[in-house]
Formats: sequence, structure tokens, C-alpha cells
Amino acid sequence: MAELLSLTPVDAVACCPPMATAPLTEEQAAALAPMLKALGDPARLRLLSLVASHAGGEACVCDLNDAFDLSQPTISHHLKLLHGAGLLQREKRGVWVYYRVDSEALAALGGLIAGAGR
Amino acid sequence: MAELLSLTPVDAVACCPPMATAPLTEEQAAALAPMLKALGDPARLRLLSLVASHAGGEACVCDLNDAFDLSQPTISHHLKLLHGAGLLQREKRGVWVYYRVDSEALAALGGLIAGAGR
DNA sequence: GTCGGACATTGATGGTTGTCGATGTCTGAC
DNA sequence: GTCAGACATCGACAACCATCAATGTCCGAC
Repeated sequence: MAELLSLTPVDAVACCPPMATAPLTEEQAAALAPMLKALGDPARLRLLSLVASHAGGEACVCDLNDAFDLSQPTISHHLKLLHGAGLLQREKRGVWVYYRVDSEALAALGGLIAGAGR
Repeated sequence: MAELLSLTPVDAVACCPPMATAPLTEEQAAALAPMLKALGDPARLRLLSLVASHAGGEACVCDLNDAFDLSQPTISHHLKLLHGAGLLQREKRGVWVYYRVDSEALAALGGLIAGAGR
């Protein structure tokens, strides 16, 4: 019964019919909410948009650190959250860590939201 | 300079170029975050989907109360939040209050999210 | 006017979250 | 091996949030 909660966020969003068609079940809502909660912070929104608009589609943490007033641990925390929510992909190359947006997850999530308005 | 923060959420989301094109400004992120934060709660997600999928496109608070284990004040609180974020429209008819989704706001928000993935 | 029902507001409380400084863990260079 | 730099983790703290019971407000019916 808790299987849905262990699905990846991408699976969670992929499994839902349009909200205008049928209401979300408790489990679907519980699986979806963390992704949206991850987006519900100004710092994380800016982080995501910075990664999304960065040349090559990916950004190094060092690039992101310089773009904010926030401390390095705080940015690391936000990136971990976005990655945990399935919205950012993480890749370590040498000493650096690069993040890129998960287009599939964002497209599915955006579609689900947009589809709630008929 | 604080004008953007006083815009309606719909205006806020309408003003933003695709995230894959340019990163959000601090002001844009601050205006967008409340809408997404409002969606980042399972109860509110279910409420929104319940309204969205309800016959006639609108739902009375009394209908929503019955569909949840939550207390009536808690549901009223969530509805107020969703309405304040510009995602639900509120209309009082006699003794009852009807909510309907703001399709325009949801479409714009969904498009912005989906557009972050290129 | 008064009574009941629909919904909102208030006040309190336990849990969550954003932030930081300090510290830890890698990795490449010397 | 040691050193410096890139990033993550930890522990702490203030601010915020979801929830409830109690109470308030408004409206229609009688």
C-alpha cells in the first residue's frame, strides 16, 4: 500500500490522469506534493531556472554559488532537495558536480498543472 | 521596485520568459513561489483536483468538507491559501461558497514549468 | 427577531523548514 | 602523503506551517 510512495517522482506524475478528469487519490497527491513543494521556494526556483538557462543545459555548483547571497551549504541543501524531488539530475565529474534539469519530469509536471484548467 | 510583489499571481506568471531562456529574477521568483508553495501540500492538491474535476467546474465548500478527514477550519484555511495564490476563484451564492479553478493561471504556471525543460 | 446552518477567523501547539557556521569527505596536484 | 579546493553533511536556531477546538459572522427560514 505504500508502494506508490516509493515510486520515483517521475513515475508518480506519469501515473496521474488529468486533474480535470478525476480527483487525485491520497497517494497520488502525497507523491506529487514533494515535487511542487520543492518548487515553492524562491531560491530553488532561481536555482532551477539558472540551471535550465545555463549554456550546455548544465551548471556547476560553483557557478550557482556565485550567483546567490546564500551560503554554500544552503545552496547545496536546495540542490539536494531539487535532486531528491527528481527535478534536477546530478553528475560528478572530477572535483566538480554538474546539475541539469530533468526535462521529462518538468514536462509531465507542467502538463499536469496546466491540464487542471480543463 | 516592490511593484512586482503586488501584482496578481496571474500577472506574475505571465510576465516570465521561458526558464530555459533566461533565469528568473529575484522578484519573479518571489512572485512565483507562493503559487507553487500553495500546490506543494497534499491536501491542497487534492482540493484543487476535486474542484477541477467536479461537475460544472465548481464545487461548494460543503462538498469538499465531506471528502476529507480534515476539520472544516483546516479546509477553509487551505481554500483561502489557494484562492490567495490566484489558483482558485471564489464566489458566494446565498449561504454557500463555490470555488472554481483559475484555468488561465494554471495554464500559465504549467507552461512555465514544462518550458523549463527546453 | 431569532434560530440554525455554512463558512471564516482566532489562538494555540507540535512539527517542518530555511539558514548558517563548523566540520567532513572526496579528488587532483605537487 | 599532504595540501587546497569543491561539495556535502551535521547541529542548532528562528521562522513558518498544518492542524484543531472554540468562536465569530453572515444569510435564509420561520
